[in-house]
Amino acid sequence: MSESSPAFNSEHNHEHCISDALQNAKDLCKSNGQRLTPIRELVLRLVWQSHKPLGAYELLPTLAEAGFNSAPPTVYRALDFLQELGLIHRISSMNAFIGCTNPDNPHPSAFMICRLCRTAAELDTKVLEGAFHPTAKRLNFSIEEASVELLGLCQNCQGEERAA
Amino acid sequence: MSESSPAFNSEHNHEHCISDALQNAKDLCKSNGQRLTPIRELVLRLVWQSHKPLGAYELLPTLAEAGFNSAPPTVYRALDFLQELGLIHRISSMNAFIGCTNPDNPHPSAFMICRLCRTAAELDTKVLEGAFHPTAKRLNFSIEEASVELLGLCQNCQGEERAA
DNA sequence: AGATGCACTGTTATAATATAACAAAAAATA
DNA sequence: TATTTTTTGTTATATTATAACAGTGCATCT
Repeated sequence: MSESSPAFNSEHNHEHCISDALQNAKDLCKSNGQRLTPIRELVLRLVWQSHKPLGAYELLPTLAEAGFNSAPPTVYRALDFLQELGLIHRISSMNAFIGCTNPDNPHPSAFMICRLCRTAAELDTKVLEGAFHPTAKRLNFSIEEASVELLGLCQNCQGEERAA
Repeated sequence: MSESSPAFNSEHNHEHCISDALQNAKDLCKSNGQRLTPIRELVLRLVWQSHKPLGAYELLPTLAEAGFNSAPPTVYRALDFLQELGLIHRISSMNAFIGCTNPDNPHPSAFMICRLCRTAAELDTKVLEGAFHPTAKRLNFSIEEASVELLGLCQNCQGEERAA
């Protein structure tokens, strides 16, 4: 799934992505003895609805509409919770969050992000891990979290830029 | 240099690192027709003096002591300038900046950062680039900037944590 | 059921990071 | 020197994130 990169393919059934993600989240919470409360579920849904990373403050109005409290701590708590479970990733170069396509097992956060349309596609990280593990081993550095952010132009937007 | 990772080796001559970096910066500016003004030079020196990434606001007091204006825009301008020249990197997961060990040719920003002592060691990125280029090619994504941030424990601090 | 503890949410305030906008000064160039 | 461009000073404000504590509801035990 990360290998086919639906993010850059507008044809895919996105509702299906979202419902998968929600089911996944429910299972994960159940097996961890944790609760996917309404706020958390809504935040997860909102983050997943977009293939573009969303900032915390972008979520607040929608939370308000849905009748929830919509102060920053509310959304940050939900985001932290989801991140700890591996259901979303934080794109730190954008101060934004995006759904994780493979939350079942922990893995580095790795994305290609289009500078123009802001679409972000998660990468398969097997190869990447292979790339930095030798150096880590040589330096005796134990990696706990990894984040790879590649900024550039997606296929569609390369055309856009030529046009402009 | 990045391969020998002086950052994790307290024995190296750091004054030498700094003066090298400054000379490098002067040369680079000269050949680009740009000016390494006193503020910029001081900011570069300060960033280089630390093997730990420094936040913009950490630099302000020192700028004030040195008699410069010390409002945020001043330091951010200098940091932006240095970053565009490739003399420093921004560690976005920490909102902080660190000197670049190989500013002569542009390259991805890639660091191992110790969670305890905050020391950051720049990685050689040849291998890393090799790791993500195939995927980029397959998706027809043109990479413009890349950033790799590995958080974990350096050799020294693995001992510290066992002790604590 | 009632008491107790714990996780979650509400709320207010504020911290930390970064930029907009325009005025003044200094440097480069004509 | 006059003109233009770059750099810096200054004030204000935007954006992102967290601290701290009060309230609420769910879970468990007796």
